[in-house]
Amino acid sequence: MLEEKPYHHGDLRRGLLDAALRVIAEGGVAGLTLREVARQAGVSHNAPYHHFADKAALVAALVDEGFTQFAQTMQFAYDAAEGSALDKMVCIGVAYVQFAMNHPAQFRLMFRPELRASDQCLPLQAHKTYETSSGFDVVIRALQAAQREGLVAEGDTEHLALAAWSTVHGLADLILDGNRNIASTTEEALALARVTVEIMVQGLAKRP
Amino acid sequence: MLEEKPYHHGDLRRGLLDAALRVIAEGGVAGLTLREVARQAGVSHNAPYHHFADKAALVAALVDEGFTQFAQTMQFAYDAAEGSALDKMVCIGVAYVQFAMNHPAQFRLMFRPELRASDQCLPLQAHKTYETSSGFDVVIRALQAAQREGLVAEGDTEHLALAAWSTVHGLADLILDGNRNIASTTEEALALARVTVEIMVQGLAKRP
DNA sequence: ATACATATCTTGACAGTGTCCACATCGATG
DNA sequence: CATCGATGTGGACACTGTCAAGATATGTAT
Repeated sequence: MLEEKPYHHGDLRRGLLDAALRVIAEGGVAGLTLREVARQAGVSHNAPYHHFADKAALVAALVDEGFTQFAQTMQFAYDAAEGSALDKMVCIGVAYVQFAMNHPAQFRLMFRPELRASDQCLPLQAHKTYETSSGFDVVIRALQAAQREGLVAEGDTEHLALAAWSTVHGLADLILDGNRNIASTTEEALALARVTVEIMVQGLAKRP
Repeated sequence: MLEEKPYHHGDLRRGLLDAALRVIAEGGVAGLTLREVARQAGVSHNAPYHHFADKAALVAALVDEGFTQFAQTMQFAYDAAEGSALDKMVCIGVAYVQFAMNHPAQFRLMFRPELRASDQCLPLQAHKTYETSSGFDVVIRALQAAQREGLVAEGDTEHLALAAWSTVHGLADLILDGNRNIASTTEEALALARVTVEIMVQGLAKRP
């Protein structure tokens, strides 16, 4: 059953999303073009408009998928981590950077507000704000657990979580968008992430 | 001497750079358009090409200016800081975030590689890589001073500096690009920066 | 099954963009 | 003053996002 290029694509929405990720992977976020996405998906330049209101809506869908995958990754890392609550903090921190390395296209999109400036991107309302998306919740819960175990001083958990978040987010951003000579391989990036996160967690830890 | 709109602008290069910053401030990085910049500067859509090879070159010039201002800001903050080497670390960390709040357009540009993808952006070669630009050097020197005073454990200074850099960079990025509800005013942002940086510096500090 | 309604895809058009080209104008230098 | 290079203008091209109108396939009601 060779692909006879039927008039109807089957699941063009999915095809467009995948094509968009491919385009970003090849040409970067700047090279993301609706027409190029349509070309890669093998349809006319206007077909996407039957699945997305505009370019921003397509991006919004990718961002939405990204945040969902991201939350799952963080939750999985937290569940799989062993050791003390602080050890778990280190693990989810490294998982954050690893997600950025494994899904650079989604990661870049997720934190680029100028690309998702469409008012009608409904799926994003589910996240309300990105910082309070469930990925952030995992950090909050990990910190609360550490506080319960007496490993982290009581205090504004939101502030502590923001500090931890900032550290891994900044590192991921610098590695991805800053020049590549910070870390040229994923292994190198993860090693840096571990060192960096351990310092931050040390800062969060309660003094004896 | 009312502006008679002479044929020659006087310093169009400067005018274009200022216009570009204005455009970004109004419409964000995505709204930065060569033609709009020319319009704001009051010249034809092609005049910029006599001062910049292409759009990326204009952005590169802005980035270059940004890194220069940034390095000065960091150096000044370091020199003006009082107290121990750790106190100075906190000060330059807050200064980092403050720079991002005061110069959001430049800051966004500085860490957006897709916008400066011009091969012939010569002025950037002076910085070689952004991480080793003199702004980063200030962090390195501050850490070395802290190590000399015995406040920070000996070790790979580059790694420690990257951790500190990541934290403030991530925070600035989240505040600027992530939704504004993290911090709605500059004062709020600086307060968050202080809390966050103190945690990171605590992590860098040597245990007794 | 036949006819209609709907979802999907296509072609064509328009304004706006970055960039190249040829031409116009100014300022300095012989 | 004549000339030349630097600076600015207008027009053109391919490309983009988006809208409008028409074509085709799928599903549903009779």
